Amino acid sequence: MQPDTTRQVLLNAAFHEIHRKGFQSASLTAILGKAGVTKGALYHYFDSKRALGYAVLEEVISDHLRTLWLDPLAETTDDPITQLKDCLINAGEQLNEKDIRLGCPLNNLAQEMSPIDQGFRERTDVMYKLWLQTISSALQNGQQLGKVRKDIDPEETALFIVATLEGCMSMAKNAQDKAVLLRCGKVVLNYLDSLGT
Amino acid sequence: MQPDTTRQVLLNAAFHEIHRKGFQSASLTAILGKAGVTKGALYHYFDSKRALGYAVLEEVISDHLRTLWLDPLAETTDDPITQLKDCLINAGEQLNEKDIRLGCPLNNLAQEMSPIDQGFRERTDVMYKLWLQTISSALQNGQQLGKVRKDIDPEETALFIVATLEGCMSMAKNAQDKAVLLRCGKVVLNYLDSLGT
DNA sequence: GCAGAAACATACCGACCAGTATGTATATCG
DNA sequence: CGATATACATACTGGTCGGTATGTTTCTGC
Repeated sequence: MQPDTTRQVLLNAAFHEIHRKGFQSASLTAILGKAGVTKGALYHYFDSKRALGYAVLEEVISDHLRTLWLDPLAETTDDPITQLKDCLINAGEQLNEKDIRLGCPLNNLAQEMSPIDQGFRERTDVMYKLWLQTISSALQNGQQLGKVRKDIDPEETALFIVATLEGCMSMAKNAQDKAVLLRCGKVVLNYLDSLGT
Repeated sequence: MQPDTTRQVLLNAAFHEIHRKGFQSASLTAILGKAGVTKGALYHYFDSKRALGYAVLEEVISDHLRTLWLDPLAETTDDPITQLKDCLINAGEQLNEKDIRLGCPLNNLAQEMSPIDQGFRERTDVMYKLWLQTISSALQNGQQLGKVRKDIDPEETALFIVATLEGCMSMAKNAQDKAVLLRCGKVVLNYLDSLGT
């Protein structure tokens, strides 16, 4: 097995186990079993369980965020509201029932770890700030294009949008019902429309 | 010490420890230390750690929800929108910086446990349904009073409102900054106003 | 082709965990 | 006043945890 492959297999296994159980309750033994390697391999690539968790955030989850939100929103467009709505719809379509039950990986980790581990908090914070900034820029761009209401504060609105998205995911996760996500998302889409001119 | 007192002391200690660390990572030893009793007392009143967690949900957290949201919204009024806004403002004022860092106890437990324990999920589900129903009723009442727009679906809107509230708490928790909650809450207040006629 | 490093596997460790078994003091009740 | 139940305290157990120490094999560079 190629060295990079083993590291990647470990990261993926860790991501799934952490997504399922949370970081603190994620068992290294379970991760190793899922990855099909032993403890020697893990501690060859990562200094500690915490370091593994950081890597999952910085490499796996960060990629998800980029693919679903940052990259699409970075593309130039003449209609940012539609762009945002497309992002939302697309992100929703990617999720199956299991994903709903497990919730947003970023939010899960942020909620669990930010109060008790500074390293996690700093890393989730960076990712949220990127997310907020990207949406804020899109809204600002929309204002300059005359497609977004000028009486809204882009930063504040971006914060509200992300909060609402995470909230929708939370409600759907607890209800274990994708229909809840869709109903919630529908209201979000209406709200996004209300930002247009 | 009175028997009921010991049980209550245990519940309070468990609530705080669970709020801090999450249920799975909450240590019974830590709870016992905080409560100032021993394991014998705990297992005299509760069958297991899980039963203790259920009791925290049903007795401690449930009380918080009632006090902050259910009871105030159950009072008859001629202006449900203002009633909702007052609830939100009041709930926000109750929170100090530490509460922000630790997040909403109900949401924390729901997020952590609902995917992995049916008993927790059923209990958090009941509480969310109560919350949603109460807000929905208030909106419906407002529609009959002619104070709330008739073109909105009360149930859907209630879902969106609760999702947004939990989302705001999540964002503020991760940012560890009450200012984030206030900025987010401001947009929520605007949204609530937009529901009025 | 040989030395050393990289890439793992295996076996083991102390700490902590939820849970239990047993002891004991106090209150209740006939 | 004696018996039984309540309300705890203390001591202990098996299991799991993250982490480490020590192999062993494969690859790489000279």
